[in-house]
Order: sequence, then structure tokens, then C-alpha cells
Amino acid sequence: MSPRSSGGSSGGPPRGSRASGRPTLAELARIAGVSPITASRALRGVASVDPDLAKRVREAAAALNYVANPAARTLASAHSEAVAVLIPSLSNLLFIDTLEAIHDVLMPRGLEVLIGNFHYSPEEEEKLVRNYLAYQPRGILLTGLEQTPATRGLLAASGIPVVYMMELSREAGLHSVGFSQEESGAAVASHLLARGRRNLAYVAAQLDPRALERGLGFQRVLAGEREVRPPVWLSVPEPSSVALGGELFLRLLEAYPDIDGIFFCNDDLAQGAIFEATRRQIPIPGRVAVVGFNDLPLSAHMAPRLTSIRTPRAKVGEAAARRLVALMEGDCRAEPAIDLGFELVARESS
Amino acid sequence: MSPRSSGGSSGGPPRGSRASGRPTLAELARIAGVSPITASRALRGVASVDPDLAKRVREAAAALNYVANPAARTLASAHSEAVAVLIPSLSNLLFIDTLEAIHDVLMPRGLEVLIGNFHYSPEEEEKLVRNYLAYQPRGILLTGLEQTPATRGLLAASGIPVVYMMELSREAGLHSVGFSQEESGAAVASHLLARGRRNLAYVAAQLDPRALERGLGFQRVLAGEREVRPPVWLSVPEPSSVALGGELFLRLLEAYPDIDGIFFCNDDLAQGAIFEATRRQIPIPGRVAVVGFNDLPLSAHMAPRLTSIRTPRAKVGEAAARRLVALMEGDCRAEPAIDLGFELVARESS
DNA sequence: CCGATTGGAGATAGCGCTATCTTTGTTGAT
DNA sequence: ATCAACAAAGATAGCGCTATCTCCAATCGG
Repeated sequence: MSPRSSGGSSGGPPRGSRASGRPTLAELARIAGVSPITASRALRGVASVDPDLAKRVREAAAALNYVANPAARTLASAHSEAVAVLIPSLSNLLFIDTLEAIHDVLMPRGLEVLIGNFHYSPEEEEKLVRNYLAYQPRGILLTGLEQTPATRGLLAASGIPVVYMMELSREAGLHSVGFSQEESGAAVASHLLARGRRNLAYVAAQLDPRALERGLGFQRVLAGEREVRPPVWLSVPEPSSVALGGELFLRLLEAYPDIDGIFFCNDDLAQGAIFEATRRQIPIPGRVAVVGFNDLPLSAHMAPRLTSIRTPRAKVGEAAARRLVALMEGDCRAEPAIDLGFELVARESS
Repeated sequence: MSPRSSGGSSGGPPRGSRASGRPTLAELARIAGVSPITASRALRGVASVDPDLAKRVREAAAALNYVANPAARTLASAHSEAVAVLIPSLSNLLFIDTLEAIHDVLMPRGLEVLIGNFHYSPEEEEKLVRNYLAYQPRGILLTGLEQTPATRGLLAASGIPVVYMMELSREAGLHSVGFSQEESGAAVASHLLARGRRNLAYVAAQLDPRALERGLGFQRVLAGEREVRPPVWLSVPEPSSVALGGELFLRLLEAYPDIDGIFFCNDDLAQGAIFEATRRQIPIPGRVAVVGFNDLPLSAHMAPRLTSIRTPRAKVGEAAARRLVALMEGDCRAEPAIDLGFELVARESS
């Protein structure tokens, strides 16, 4: 009669046992001597369950190694226990620090982390958002503020809490955790000026929106100084790497021999420049001061040690995840923008 | 009558429209003028659907921005479109390369990647496997071969394809992709011997099973040589870092001043040693040769350039993911163990 | 001591999709 | 021209869980 094996009231495998061999809630409930719905409530920690019953259910669950089927749970409750995290790059070490901090906050709360890599493309980000919304996640973490209007529309329509990472937004109702990219660029400019440098350059590879902001902050401060030229702006589309940093460094010094200070958009490039300089015996900071961005672990150990901007990567992940959890729990009173600041770590290279 | 809003045959919101506002298969089917099951078949590319109908369904789906509910799909079909990937560490750059390659293979096939970090603990790995099995993934990728017996049992019982990464197994029916850790350690020993080094040391931090194997391979070759002492074995439990590499380097040279060759279990430590040596004007390789492991991007650029073992991290991820896809499609004829080899890159530091 | 109230447990009915069976339409062989 | 064989579309019945409603017993005030 019944097309599925478990349907009929006669014969067939025992009801409440999954095809996969894993126990179902019905089986668990039978063993615990309660109804399935009570078992469900007990496992989810719903308050209105007798502690004794709840204990019996938990014990039965432990004995059976019962793990709820998340698909059934999601389908019935119309929301999953997942959080989608979209980052622009996986290969970049920076986002890994952030990702790990996010993991450490969300996993202990039983939340699954879905990671999407949008390769710095807002269009790809939009596709990923559309796709991840189908999973009915409890929340979404986004990197940067450059979403397409459609992405913003999808998110608003979904009603799912969203926290933006790495940049700060003044937009109302938009929760963001990060620091001012623009000011960090400005801080580097001030630092180099204080060191007596006057002929400056900004060097970037694969300029992303945040690196652009840093460059603009750098420019802004220099524009406010008399007797200081606007900085040379060298930007190439290739992905950044240590090797590329060395190349760009040489190319820059050849074209502008009087340059005495360079702000690289990240530490990889700056490290490459320092290695190349060491090899060519170009004195640093004697001939030219070098400043990086991100303060990678290595930067404090090279020779000369690299001046850099220390960014709160892990803290951004942690704070963003915590804020998201708060929003998921309906707590949205807090300040929408969390500025975690940055720190200019002055070392030997400048 | 009906507890849910959409239940009754009279009134209520239009059937086939999710609470979330996103369209359902029923709605899509109505617009395309076919039955829901046909729409389902068309979207999944089941062959026995008229091409015209399939086209109509696809067009309607595009117009509605329809995305299937994965929870419902998983529940009905008893398997998800996810692959679980377990790695021992997220903070380690190495696994990121592998992870990215896995992503690049699986995402275009519409497979979700669930990432679990088991922090080098087989017990934690077991918990994660138990948890991820509830998601009914299509496949699982594991790092290393040190699973608990329970983990192995769970995997075997599930019948889900598994591929092991980073190490090679001779066990029948066990698919693995990697290279011989033991031989890579042996290769470093041979290299240092060929360079005339006789007083060697192996230095490791947070010794994981693979680093241990490398050390054993290193030892094995040295044990086969007359007039060569067994290597000094320095292993500390802290996580490895550039700073720690410098420290261990100094500690080792102080305790064993005649050491003339060091094999560090990874490049981070080796780089730290080289920076420290540069700072203390200890000539490398003059006084002591240094060899690392992994060939991080920076190693080729430092001064002196670091000799290292180049590991096929990204290739392991790619090959493992491809193998998993083949297994998922029922193709299990291929050679179970894929040895991708390694390469000793001899540079200035040795 | 009784009716109103409350809190905890259970019964019921789906969530949105797909596996399976059934029906319908179409072709080929006789 | 008739019937078997096949292919394609649809009807049906869940997958395993939770939201909601219903019920029952214990509690309370008057």
C-alpha cells in the first residue's frame, strides 16, 4: 500500500528508526518513556519541562548517541542553527584570524559556520547571500560595506540579523565592528612626517575598498602639509605577494629616486621590499622608510623590524560574532558601530 | 481548525508561499504550469523530463529567483549536498591552502563545505564526526590517520565516502591523498649529510603526528650512518611561532655548541631561527645549516633564503576533493592511495 | 469546598521537498 | 487495426522534527 517502507501499520521496519541507522526522536522518546514532543523540548532546554523528565531524556540521548536531524529541525522550525560568514578571500591570512575567532564564539553555542568566499566581487557576494538565505541562517556576518543594492534588499527582506565587519558605518540600524581604515592611513602619514620624511609614496596591489580608504587617509594628511608633495600612488591589479613587494619597491625607487618614505598597503608587500633592500644593500630606514599594514607575526622579527599598523583582526571576529548572537537573541539596544581601533607599531624600518 | 495558517482548504495565505516570503516549489510549478514533482525533476536535471518543460521551469525559477530549501531537500532525500572537512588547526596557514583548493573543487558542484577544527584532538574529531554525520553529508574529508576507533566505526557504519588527507595509508579500502612524511624527513637528513653536516638536531613545537613521522624519518637515515650521532631531539608543547623558533635556536646552540645542522619541523620556527641568527651575527649556513618544512611563500625571499620541503598542500586538497566526488558518484576503481610527493628546495640556509 | 486559574504533558498537523507508485500518452510489432 | 511495451507526467505519502492547540491535574482565592 504505502510507497515507503515504514508507512503501513503492519510489518516493515520498526517505526522511529532512520534509514541511516541513527535513532530518531520517536525512538528516543519511547526509551525515555515520554512523548516525542516532550523529548524535543527537553533537548532544546525549553523551561516548562519537569527536571526529572528532562534528565531521563538527556540520559537516553546519551545512551543512544542521539543527535537531532538538523534538516528536520530546520524544516519544522523555519530556521537553522547556522550562521553564514562571507569573506573576500580565503588565501589571505588576515581573514583566517577573524574566522577562527568567529568559530570560537559560535561553535560552543551550537551554531554551524557557513563560510563563503566572494573573491572581492560584490556580484559573487550577492549570489552567495541568495544561496545562503535558502539555509535560513540565524545570522549573517559580512566583510566590508560594498554590497550591491540587491544584496542589501535581500538581507532587509529576510529580517535576519547582519553584522558588518572591518569597516565602520554610520548608517542607522546597521551594526558594524571594525576600525577606521581612513584614519589608519592618516596615522601612517603623520608618523612618516614626524620622522622627517617629505617625499612619500603609497603602494598597493589588488586595491580593495579598505586599502583604498587607507590610501585616501594617507593622502588627506599629506595634502594638509605645506612643502610636502602629494604622495606618489602606485597601484597594480595583481594579487599581493612578497615577491611583488620587492619588484614594486625597485620600480618605485627607479622612477622616483628621491622617495624617502613608502606606505605599503599590507605587510606582505612591505616585507618583500625590505628583503629586496637587504639584498641590494639599500639602507632602511636610512635611504627610505618603510611602513606596512596588518602587523603580521613575522614583521616584528625581521631585520630591520617592520613598522606596521596592528589591526584587531581576531577581536573584530569575536566582537562581530558576539554582537550577532546578541541580535539573534533580540537584544539590539547596544551601540550599532563598535570601533576597535588600531595601533601604529613603530619599529626599525621607519 | 488547522493549527498552522496555511492548512485549511478555505482562506489563509496562498498555498505555496513560504513564511519567509521566498517562493516554494509549488508556487514555481504553478507558474511554470507543471506539477511540483516535474519542477523538482527539471531543476535537478533528471533526464526523463521534456526539454521544453524543463526550460519553462528553469525560466520560471530565474524569474522568481527560486532557490530550493536545502532542509526540505535533505529531509526528503535523506542526504544533503554538503561535505564535511575536518582539519586540525585553522590558524595554521597550511591547511588554509588545502581548504581553499577543496572549496574551489566542491563549490562549483553545488556542494556546501562544512569546516570543523579538531585542534589536533582525536576525541574532539570524534565529536565533530558524530555531529556532522547528523547533517547526512555526501562525503567527508579527514586530515591524518589518527582517528579514534569509534570515529572509524561511525564512518564505516554511515557508508559515507571518506578521503584521508596529508598522510598515505596502505589499509585496504581506505582512500588517502598525501605524501610520505617519513620520507620527507629522511630527505632532509640526506641533504644535510651531503652538505657535510654531522651534528644534527630536530626541533619541533607542538609535535603533531606528521611532524613526529618526519622526525622519525630524519632519525632513521642518521642511524644508518657511521660516525654520525643520533640527532638531538628538541620538542616543546607550545604552539609554534616565529618568536619560539628564535628562542629554541638559541637554547639549542647553548646546550649543544657543536650542532652544525638543524631540521625545524616547520618554516615558522626555521624563519625565527634565521632572524635570530642574523641579529646575533651567527653565520648561516657557516656555523649551522637550517632547514624548514612547508616552503612558506616568505622562505624563498629571506636572507639567507631558507632551504625547505615544498609540500603539495593545495594539490592535496584538490586531489582529495576530486577523489571524494568520484566516490560520491560511485566510482571507486581508482588507486586508493595518491602520493603527490614532496620537493626539497635547497637554498642558501644549508 | 468549589470554580477559576495555571503549568506541564500530549495530540495534531504540517514545514517543502523527493521517492515511489500510478496513470496517461505514444510508439512499435504483429 | 490491436495490443504490448515503454516513456513521461502526475498523485500520493512521507522524511524527522517542532509550532500550536488541547487536555488534564494541581494550585489558589473566596
